[in-house]
Amino acid sequence: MPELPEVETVRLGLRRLVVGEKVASVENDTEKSFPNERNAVDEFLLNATVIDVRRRAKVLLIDLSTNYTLMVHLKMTGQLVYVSEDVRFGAGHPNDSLVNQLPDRSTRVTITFTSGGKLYFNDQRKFGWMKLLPTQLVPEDPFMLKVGPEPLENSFTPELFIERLKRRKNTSIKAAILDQTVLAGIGNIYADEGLWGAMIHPSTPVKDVAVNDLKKLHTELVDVLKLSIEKGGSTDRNYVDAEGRRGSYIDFARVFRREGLACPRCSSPIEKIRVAGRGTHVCSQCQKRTQ
DNA sequence: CACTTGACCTGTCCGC
DNA sequence: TGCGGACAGGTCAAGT
Repeated sequence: MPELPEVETVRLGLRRLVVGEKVASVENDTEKSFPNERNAVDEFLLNATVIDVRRRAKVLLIDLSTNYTLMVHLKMTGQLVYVSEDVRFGAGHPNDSLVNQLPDRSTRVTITFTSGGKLYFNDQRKFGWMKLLPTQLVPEDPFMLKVGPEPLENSFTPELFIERLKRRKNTSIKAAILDQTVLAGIGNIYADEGLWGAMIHPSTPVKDVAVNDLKKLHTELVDVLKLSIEKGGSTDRNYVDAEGRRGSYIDFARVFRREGLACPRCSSPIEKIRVAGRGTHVCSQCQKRTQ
């Protein structure tokens, strides 16, 4: 489930691997993965050089020399894996077993560069997408218009966080922080981890969470996102970075996927419940509803 | 407008 | 061993 740390890890890898590369060919297996017309692809992606790789929320923005941007959303099972020509011809790679199997049946789009390197867009569940848009129109994309602040920017203060939460005061705090219009980039893993850190029960209505606890939650969310980026993100099921490597945050998780195990703070067993329609990991001993 | 639920998909796991 | 159903969870559309 690529969330902010996973998408950021992919971005850092792609930035190192594909900036300066020129697109030689594009294979697209389904219109659903990459709905742009073939002539748009031919005109603005083919022969284009990658200039930069940016990120906004969970969306990757691959800027091209044609003044178009390839937007990519990995949703739940998307991967963007780059394999150089050297690796494809057996020069060795830290993840030989994985990258040498590409393309596989989850591969939806393959972009081949003039260097011989290939960028594979794999997506088992087909929820992800790629689309080409003029770079200057990216901010006008409907999602970009409504998405909330970037949690890792300095402008994301506790005060701004609390202000943004005012639009969702009757819902659960977990549903509120998963809402991408409140803030960008939080998904199920970091919602559970942040709420545990702030000792807030996920089902607490936003209006019942004390201001000091919201400030604590702000700190915990920012810290857990930064820590996860350091660890290369979380590989829960099939997330991998731009070189096919797994992330290790899950080894440091305090509650996520730890149901039945001891809470690191109070040793009570972690429970798995359902909040906001999602599987939710909680220590009911130290995450009490506040008021 | 605030809020909740179902749909989109496919692979995996669990119980029978 | 096979099979049906529940489950995984990012986002949007449609519902109340």
